[in-house]
Amino acid sequence: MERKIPQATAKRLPLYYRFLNNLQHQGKSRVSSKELSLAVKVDSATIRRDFSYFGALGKKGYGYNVEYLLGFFRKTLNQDELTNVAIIGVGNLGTAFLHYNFLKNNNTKIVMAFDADPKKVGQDVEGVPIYPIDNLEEKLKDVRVAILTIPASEAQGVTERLVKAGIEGILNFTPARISVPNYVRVHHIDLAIELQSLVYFMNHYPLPDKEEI
Amino acid sequence: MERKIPQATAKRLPLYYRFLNNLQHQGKSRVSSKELSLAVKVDSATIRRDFSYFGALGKKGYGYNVEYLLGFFRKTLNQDELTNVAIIGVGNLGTAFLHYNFLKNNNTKIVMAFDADPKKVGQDVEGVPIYPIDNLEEKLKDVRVAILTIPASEAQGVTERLVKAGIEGILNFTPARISVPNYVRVHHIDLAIELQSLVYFMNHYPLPDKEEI
DNA sequence: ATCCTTTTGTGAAAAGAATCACGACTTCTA
DNA sequence: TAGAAGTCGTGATTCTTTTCACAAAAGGAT
Repeated sequence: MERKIPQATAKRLPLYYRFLNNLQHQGKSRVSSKELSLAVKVDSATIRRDFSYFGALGKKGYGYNVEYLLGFFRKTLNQDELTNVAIIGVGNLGTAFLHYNFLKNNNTKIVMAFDADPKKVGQDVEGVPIYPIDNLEEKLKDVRVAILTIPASEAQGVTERLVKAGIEGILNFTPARISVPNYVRVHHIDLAIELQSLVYFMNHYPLPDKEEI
Repeated sequence: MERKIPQATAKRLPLYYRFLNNLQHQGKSRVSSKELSLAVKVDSATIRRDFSYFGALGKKGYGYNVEYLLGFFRKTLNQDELTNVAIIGVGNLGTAFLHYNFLKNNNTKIVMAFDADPKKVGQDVEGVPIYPIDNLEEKLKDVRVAILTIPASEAQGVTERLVKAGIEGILNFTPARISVPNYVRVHHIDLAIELQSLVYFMNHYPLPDKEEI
């Protein structure tokens, strides 16, 4: 529980982790903050600063040892412990997640899904069982994280049931801003807003004048 | 092109817009920054500051007039002009977007999709035609924005074709960090990273001690 | 009319994040 | 072995964003 890692840094850690994995698969054994910067599109000084919160992980004049860094992040990101995840709502988006292979390079596993539609219940997508949403409380035993892909109108109600069932983290894909007790963490991903905000930036902001093909 | 709206503010605008719409549908004619704060979960001082970049939109002791504010944002967010969008890659995620009704409360419309699979090409999902990906350059005429939902390995190659075809904004759902010329804007949404970072925050950060049911 | 309550808009302060710039150390080359 | 080149780690700086806190204005009540 090392406090003091800035949130901005924490958000970049999984990104670094994935690219280091790529590097290792490519057989590279060392990497500089400059190379990494090119790959992940984050300023090299920022990368060095990010890493430095965890101590001196690199060597001057050499860079970072890929394997060592990877091992370090594996521990830091809890890659050894698997986090079980449930999908709530097997619509188009929910189905997309069921097919998404989170396990690769990741410490999370989708272990069950729920839906209100009796036609979907009982099926099995990619080995993941779909349960009736009425059984939420009963089935959610070893699951701490839920991905919410249901209609916005259901969001708050279902959220309250999730919380009672012991969920501690919610990835909310509905447009609703849900309320939760303070021990539950919610991340919002609002697809319509992302699209709209991209368009706004295109229309109103002179481009930052960086990157090239 | 009013420069000087902070990016953080710009990202919240579509959110405000949507909630104001909700309020209007509920028949409310006035709203205070405090009420709005409760609904969108953004500090009320931040909301007032955000609004203030556009001038004095409210009245002291009263709050904001919903209709007036809405009209103002409609103009600011370009709600009157429709932005055409193309989906690149009709897999599970791409299909989910095709079914997603962006038009409601939104100034964007999905007008076409592309896929490499001959079995998908020629079909029509929710009135949106699916073209072969080879025809990208030919078909993308009045489209400025693309949503990228293809395998990561294809991302950079297809991106370069999109850019040549005149695309100016890309919503990238692949894990690849794509390179583009500086006049093209890219927003990354990396689902695996979002999930991983939620787990990291759950494990490492004492909860911020706010919100309640 | 008067007073009380509500609520904005914004200076000023604080917090958070990115970037600059350079000393120190390492590796590489000859 | 010596000199050149490369790269980290980090103080200091700058930039961005959030939050505090309060004067000024408006509405509402009696």
